[in-house]
Amino acid sequence: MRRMTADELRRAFQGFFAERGHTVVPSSSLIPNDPSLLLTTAGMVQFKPYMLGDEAAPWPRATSVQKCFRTTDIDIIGTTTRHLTFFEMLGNFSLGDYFKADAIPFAWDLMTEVLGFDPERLWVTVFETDDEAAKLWHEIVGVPTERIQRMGEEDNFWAMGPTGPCGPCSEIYFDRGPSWGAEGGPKHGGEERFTEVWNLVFMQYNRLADGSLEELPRKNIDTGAGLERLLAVMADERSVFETDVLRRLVAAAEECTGRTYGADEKIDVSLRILADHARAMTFLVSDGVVPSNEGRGYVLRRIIRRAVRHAYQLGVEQTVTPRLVEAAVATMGEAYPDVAANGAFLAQVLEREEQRFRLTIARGLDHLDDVLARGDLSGQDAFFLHDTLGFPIDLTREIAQERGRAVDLDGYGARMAEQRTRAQEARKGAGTGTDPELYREILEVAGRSEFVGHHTSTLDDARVIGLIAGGERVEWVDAGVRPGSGDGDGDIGATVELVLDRTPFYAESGGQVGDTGVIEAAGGATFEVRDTVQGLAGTLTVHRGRLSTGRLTVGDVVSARIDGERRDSIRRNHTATHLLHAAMRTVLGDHVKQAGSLVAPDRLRFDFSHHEAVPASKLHEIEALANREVLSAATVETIETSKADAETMGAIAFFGDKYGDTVRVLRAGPRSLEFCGGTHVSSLGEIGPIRVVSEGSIGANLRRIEALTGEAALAHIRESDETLASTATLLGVKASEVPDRVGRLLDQMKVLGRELEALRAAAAAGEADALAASKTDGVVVARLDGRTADDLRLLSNSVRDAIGSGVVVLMSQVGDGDKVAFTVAVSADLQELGVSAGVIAAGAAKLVGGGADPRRTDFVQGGGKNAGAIDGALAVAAATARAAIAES
RNA sequence: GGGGACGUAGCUCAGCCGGAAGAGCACCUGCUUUGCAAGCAGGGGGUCGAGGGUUCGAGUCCCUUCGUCUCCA
Repeated sequence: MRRMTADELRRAFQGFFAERGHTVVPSSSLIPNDPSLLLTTAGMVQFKPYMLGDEAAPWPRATSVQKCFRTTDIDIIGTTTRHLTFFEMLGNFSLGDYFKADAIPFAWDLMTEVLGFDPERLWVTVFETDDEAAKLWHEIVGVPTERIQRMGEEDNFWAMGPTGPCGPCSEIYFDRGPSWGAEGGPKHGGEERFTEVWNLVFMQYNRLADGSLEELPRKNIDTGAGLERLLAVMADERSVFETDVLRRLVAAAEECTGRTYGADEKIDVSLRILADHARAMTFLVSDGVVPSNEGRGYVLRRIIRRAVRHAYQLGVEQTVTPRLVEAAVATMGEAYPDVAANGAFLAQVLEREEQRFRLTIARGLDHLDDVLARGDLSGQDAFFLHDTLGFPIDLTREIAQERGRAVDLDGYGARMAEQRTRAQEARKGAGTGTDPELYREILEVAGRSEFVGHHTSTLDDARVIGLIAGGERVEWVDAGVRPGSGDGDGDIGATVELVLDRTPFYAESGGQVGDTGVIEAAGGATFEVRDTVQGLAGTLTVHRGRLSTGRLTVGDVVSARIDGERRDSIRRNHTATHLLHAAMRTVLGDHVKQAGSLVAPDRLRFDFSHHEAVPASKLHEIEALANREVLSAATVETIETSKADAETMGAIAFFGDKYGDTVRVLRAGPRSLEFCGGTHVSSLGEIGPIRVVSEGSIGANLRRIEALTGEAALAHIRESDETLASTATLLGVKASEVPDRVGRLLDQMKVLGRELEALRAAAAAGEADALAASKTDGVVVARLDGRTADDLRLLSNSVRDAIGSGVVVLMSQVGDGDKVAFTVAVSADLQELGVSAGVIAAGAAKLVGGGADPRRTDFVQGGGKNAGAIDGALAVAAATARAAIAES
């Protein structure tokens, strides 16, 4: 066995397959093109469209070293010898070219001849019914039958989902020797002793909905071998963490934490986690992921927080991410120049997230202190700390233990499980839409639909190749007949999906909304297209709408016409989006990346990664820059080229978009060069004014701007003008003087308010004296219409103070309506004798149709909504008060 | 996509059963002091995130919405 470094192994591997006719394909991004995947989890991800037959393979055989990311084993990382979140996968792929008879010897020759594995120590597994593979291993390669074991579906059968392509696997295992565990081969022996070093997937079947398997016409080979595992085995190291790349990262972790690797298993686990996560976070950010609370951003955040948590638990106070990134860049930068080029930015993003998390820890600690002071921790407490405050359960546990408190971990687990099922339930309900199988059937019969709408808005000779109504494929639809049922009960509004062989309609993609318009047949059928969407990742254009008249049959020749004005507005907004994006990158920096966009006819919305609010001045700069490009009226250029060429041109690409072997690249002015399949204006001048109308946050590190173009922008400007003009007219000043004037008015109001308050107080004092003088039988009663509840409260307190002993009842009609406010105040001496303001108020409150708090004895304020009853109510209150005083 | 928590003075936050918006720090003025977070007296500063609703009355209860934090998928 040869000992190699990571760089040597990558080169040796790719060289071997290049010699055997494989095209060396660079690693694709960790962010897959495939919207059904969160992250790139295997080497075959970028080849999936070719293997599924959705796209023609550009090469019959390929090889790659693919960066991969898996979170399924995240909890055991650091505790095993071979699990990693981020790793590299070596693979060779046959895209309908060679099959088992070549793939098996390739694998064997590579292992034994290039990598120097001892053939005597290699074991092979095959799927239990795969006689063909077993035979090849034995007869062609010469593996003795006792070292070929058959495994069941769980281990040796690969499938992507419940239906679709699948097939048996075959794996090569290396026997690390008796010191690593029990004899018996991979099937029966020790797991650590027999280590998987190679996995071959023979993609030969298509599983149908009924569970049956049919042979694929074009069979594929997908192989994979984990680079780090291979290195560890070849060097006879205990674990992947002892290989050259990871050992250097562990060293960085030692440096950060001041601990030594190998002294204490618990600390070693933390150091391994730091080493693994260092690479993981570095590569995620490098591929454009930004910490957030959903999707990939959340995966990244978890990685960062786990790493920081371990550093924290080892007592590290200062931030560790910058040093970890530095080490990851140093060890991986040569193989991945992108990472090397952006090191400083990566460190910045990660350190910010680390600081944020350290704040979270501090907040959580405060709360935890409070709870621990009271006693043991319930499951609810622990869950609250984790779920709401983001405080890790491990820290909770550790700190509770230090203080001799117990934590109800079962209760915590139960709540976690509840939350999990709740989320899963919610997700189930979300999936709606047409069964992709229907699209697949149309695609198989009629082929893909061609978009011709870049330069034309009408097409006279399109052909209907598919119709879907009522959730199934149909041969015809008729405006008078309910789809599928044949009865004419008038359910004409039902949505029908229509697929054409060629179409000018743009299907929603890359944020640009779908076109609307009309599709007509010579026989008088009129189909109103309300939306256009992609089917099967863009291979089909699906027109959604309703048939308002006539009848359409598959095969009909029709004319298709989009709503041209609407499309023109969309064009303006789409090109403007590119200009704004470029302007933002110029003004704010290259870290600004598109994170989502909406290009509609009436507005455009653009989400981008950025860590802080964009100040108004920068926003103006961005707007000005974009508008300057418009004024240049430069021609918008579309270049069709290969993906590789586009990348060398420096075009910016985004995930979520579909890029085939040829891509469209759009040049809009000197700054903007982006991959884009959307529709655009031909000259920047067509856009008209661009006006940014809002900027705001949509989550951590994610911001959104909204803008208008053309006439909508003008209308928006006009509206602001009019608001200002009418304000200026009201104030009787020029528009430019409005802020000054309003400022002065506010100051004046403040002064007036104070004066008014003082005057009122003085008047109230005089009034209070007058009212006090009117006391009869210890009671002051007055009706003071127009006073607010506050006025009455202040006044009644003054009167009570003035009379010394007695009861004060004040009532008023508030404003000019039926509303009533009143107060009852009782002096302290009478309260002690049992006179209660609440009791006195109760009868009066009832009369005026309101209420008051009956529990208070000193002072009550209340109200009602029957002003007509004020006099009566006052009389009742006065009588009650006199009676109460008399009784006391 | 589904949950949870929080938005009150410049900052950190309190505000119980619905009944007069508060504290500490910071700021301003004056006095007293000139040794490390100085003291004392006084003062300014609030659309209680926004909008609806319930109520005689809402910072407090209900709904909607915006923002921040956070968990799950």
